Amino acid sequence: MRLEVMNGGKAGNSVTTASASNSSNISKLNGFNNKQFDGIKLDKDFIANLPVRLVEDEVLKVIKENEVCIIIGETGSGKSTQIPQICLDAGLHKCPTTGVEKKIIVTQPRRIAASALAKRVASERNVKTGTEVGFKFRFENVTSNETKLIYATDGILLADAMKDPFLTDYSMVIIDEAHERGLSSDTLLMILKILNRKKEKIGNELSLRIVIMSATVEAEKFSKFFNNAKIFAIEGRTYETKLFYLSRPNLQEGNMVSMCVDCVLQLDKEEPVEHDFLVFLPGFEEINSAVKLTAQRSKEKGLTLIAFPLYASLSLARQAQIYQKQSKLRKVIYATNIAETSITIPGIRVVIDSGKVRQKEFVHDLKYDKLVTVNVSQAQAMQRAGRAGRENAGKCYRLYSLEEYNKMLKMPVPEVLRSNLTSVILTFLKIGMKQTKSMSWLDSPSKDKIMAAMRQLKEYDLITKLPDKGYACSERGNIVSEFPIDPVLCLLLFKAEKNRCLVEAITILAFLSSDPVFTNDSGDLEDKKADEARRKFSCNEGDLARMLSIYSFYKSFKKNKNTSLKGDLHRYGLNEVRLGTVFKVRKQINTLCLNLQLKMESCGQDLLPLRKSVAEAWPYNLCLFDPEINGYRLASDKKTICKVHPTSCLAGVRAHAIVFSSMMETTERYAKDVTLVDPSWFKHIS
DNA sequence: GAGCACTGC
Repeated sequence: MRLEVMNGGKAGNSVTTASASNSSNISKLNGFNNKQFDGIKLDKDFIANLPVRLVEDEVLKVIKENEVCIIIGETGSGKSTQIPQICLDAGLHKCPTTGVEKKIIVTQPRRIAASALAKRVASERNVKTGTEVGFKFRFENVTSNETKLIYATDGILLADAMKDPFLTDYSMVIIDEAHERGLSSDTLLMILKILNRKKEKIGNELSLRIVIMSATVEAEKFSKFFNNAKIFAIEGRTYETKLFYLSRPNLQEGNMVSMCVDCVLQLDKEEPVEHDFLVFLPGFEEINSAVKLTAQRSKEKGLTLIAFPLYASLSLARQAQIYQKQSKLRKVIYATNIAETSITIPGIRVVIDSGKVRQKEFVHDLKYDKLVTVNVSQAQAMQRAGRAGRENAGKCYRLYSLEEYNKMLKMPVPEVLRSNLTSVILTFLKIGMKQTKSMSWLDSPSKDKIMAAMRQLKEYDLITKLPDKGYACSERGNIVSEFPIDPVLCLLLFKAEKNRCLVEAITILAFLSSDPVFTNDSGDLEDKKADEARRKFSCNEGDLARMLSIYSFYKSFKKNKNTSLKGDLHRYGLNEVRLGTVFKVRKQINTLCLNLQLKMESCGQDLLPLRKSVAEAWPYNLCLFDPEINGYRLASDKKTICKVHPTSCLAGVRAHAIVFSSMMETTERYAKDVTLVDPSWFKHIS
């Protein structure tokens, strides 16, 4: 056991301490929420003394004189709240050439940041949110005709760009948190670069200012991408976090949970009881066993520890527990990377970092996602460390050595290198690009990956070859790209309309493009309850049919206002928030279908037309049962084998032929959201 | 027999 070396530096040079502060090479990847602002006084002095306000004139000069610029601002510099205001006050919401009033848009990777920043800025300016300053994301639009400054998610601006690639509504676009390298912010930057190039050609100079706000490490890359754009750095105000490392590399890979718990128990002896702990683990399974183990050990030793799990699929009630005040108990929260940026927990003074994260990787040749556990990047490790107290000095215990830290990637692998590219490429063809060759990427995926995506788009008739050179969206591709859905999944709409079951297909697509609706609360009891719930809605025709029955259940409860919807959903193991989202997504897809004047027909209780539509829409997802392996083989590629996911209605059924909506590799390769089909519907696939 | 986190036209 190596944990004794972490005893606050007493073990001499076996302990390495470093400071995670100031102008270190990595800044914190900040995500705001309302709670974080609670402790910050909203007075004029505070704002006037923000680092960015001290260099206000210089910032403005750089922005005014450069069509594109990159601003590096560490946490606490006030860049996200102040720079947009500085621009607004300088009249940069007006078109520089014509003087026409336009808008400034600031994009954020997360909704919670977009709304919190808008509210904060509105209150600094003494205006109501939604008037001069507003925010916008899917299902929420708090802006009006008078709004000049919009905080939006990057997905919103991307959607705008697809309708109007010249972004004529805006005089200025600020891409915040660009270093996070999300799929939509990368895509946006690529579009902005094309736009910038096109503008030069037509001589419409300076019609759109572009500001990229990023952490230091990625600034050079953005600068080069935009033709050596000017970089402007603003100092931040950061607090000290003491870092502790293991003295030797950790070689016991399977021991992550017990190491974390041991660390908690040891630090419990050293830290004042009011200092809460936050432990980062890669996923659900590790978190549940850590919570159990902590409770068990705490009971054995008579300690005053109380452990909570925190991950996204936890019910709202369980998530809320972490905020309960514990006067005489120490809170220990075991969390996924949801606690890195999305959720801020007050009172945390000690962070324990396993150094691992679970993430999706796309397998391009077989076109499915794989869930893998990997080392965090140095930037993520710093972000995790920074969660130990915002105003007080915190401590972070890293369950890896400094050598291991130094070997970690500086930044996480950009999402574009880990994702299915069909959607991104379709976006580019939609805005009028003709060749993938001429796309310039911040980090280019390999040619193979691009070709694989192009092949799939051709396979499903979403793109067509142009007579001269290159490709364009097909008629279908044009329609599909207007839906907020994976292009291949979206094809179900066309088949369903033909087979007169569009109403059902819309519901199914709403489920398929939302998070799973079954709650995932930890504990044996809850696990049994979730299984029971899944059985209750189980359908012989498969999981898509189950979605329809869950949907009608939800609708009937929603109608009947006398019953307590929340309690009932919980009783049936359903997550009310996620089901609510499905409802909203359904409505959105429905509206789009109505606009396209598709025939809105229902097949009622007979699901045969729907199953046929599924078979016609995704013929490449046909799997046939092979008794020899007690599993399935992909009909279009017989060497690819998979199992039906255990949460499926058809798990263990040994159905002869199924079609999946998605495939995912975790411990094994699983077909998910499967539908029972008849192989005779697929004569063309042997 | 099993579930990283975000985001959208």
